[in-house]
Amino acid sequence: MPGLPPNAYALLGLLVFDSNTPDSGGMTGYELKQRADFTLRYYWVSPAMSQIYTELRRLSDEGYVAEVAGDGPTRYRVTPEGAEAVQTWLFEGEVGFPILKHPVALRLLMGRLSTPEHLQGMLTQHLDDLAARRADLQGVRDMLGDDHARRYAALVADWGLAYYDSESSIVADLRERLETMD
Amino acid sequence: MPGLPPNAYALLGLLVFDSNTPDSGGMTGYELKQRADFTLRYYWVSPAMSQIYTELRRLSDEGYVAEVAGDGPTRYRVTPEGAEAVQTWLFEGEVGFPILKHPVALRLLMGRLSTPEHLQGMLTQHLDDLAARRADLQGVRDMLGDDHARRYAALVADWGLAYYDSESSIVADLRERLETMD
DNA sequence: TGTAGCATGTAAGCCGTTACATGATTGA
DNA sequence: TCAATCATGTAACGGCTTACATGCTACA
Repeated sequence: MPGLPPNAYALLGLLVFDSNTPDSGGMTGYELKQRADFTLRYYWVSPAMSQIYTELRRLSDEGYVAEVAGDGPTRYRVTPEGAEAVQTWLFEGEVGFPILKHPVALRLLMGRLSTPEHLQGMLTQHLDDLAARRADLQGVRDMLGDDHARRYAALVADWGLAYYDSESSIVADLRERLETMD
Repeated sequence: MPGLPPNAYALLGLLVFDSNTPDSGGMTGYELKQRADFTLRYYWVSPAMSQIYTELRRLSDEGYVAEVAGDGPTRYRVTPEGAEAVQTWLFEGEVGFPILKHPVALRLLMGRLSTPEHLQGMLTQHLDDLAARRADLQGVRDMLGDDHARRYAALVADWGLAYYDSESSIVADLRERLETMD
């Protein structure tokens, strides 16, 4: 029983969340992808569809999810073993430090090979992207409301919003500093 | 001439930076790793040693780096073609949005499966980690000073410091909110 | 004499992506 | 009837990590 990759726990977590909602008949791979796009992508990654199906197969082999009988698309539901695996991972796994791959910072690091105008343009683009991302996440946050069952998701969404705000403010400052640098 | 993976450009960038310093005889794979640990890891990743050697081999095959003649460990220097490749990448490549893999946020998202105490402990640990990271980066920043040649590195280091500060403040708030949640 | 740092690499393997392939259903 | 969305998968492959293997040098 070696540990699963983080993506597996992320998906398993979505399924646990789903199983706690009343009248749940499980989720299809497709629905999992939508859910991942809706939440996971802001703090983790939204796995490719093919990866979701591959992961569901593995989770099924391990007994952590079970196919729900019925016609139509295959629906998956977390098993008690799966729920326990998530719990164990939550409490015993090494949490670790966030991994950031920041292509804008990476390029700014090599600023000497570029021009101030181009760098400023890049930062401006990044600010636009941040605004768009933030708007998306705000939509998510609004949908979560103050429902008790979703309060942790709301907490994390607020975290993300604060992060985007802070990043925007830092980048705007950087852009100004660039203007007066040469 | 298909695009190289980002890591290749990151390493190439370090070599370009090195080639701009006077009396440079190129860098060894080992030195590249140290440099990456020193800067890249805060905004990107610091590749494994084995990956660095693999990447150097590829860059050499592509003619983007050249081995420097001499005895002792193999030293690599960026070629004009390599410098141009970085430049092209800087100006023409798609920059893209940062990728964040945040294990703390991912776990907080599943907060219902945990306990408030455990979550608070997790956030406290994260705050400690952030403080340690920040201290490391402050050391880097101090070493960069206000040297004109390193001003972009300094800029990015300041960015990182501001980010860690903001993240710490957000997480501290979250921890408080957790206290009064149930 | 032994440990830490310098130095280089190979092998195995996982994780995850893109590309490809297929087909059903729904609505304009 | 055509496009979009729903739905599921396989194949090929790239990127990167960990584990393993090797040897030298400096120093305590």
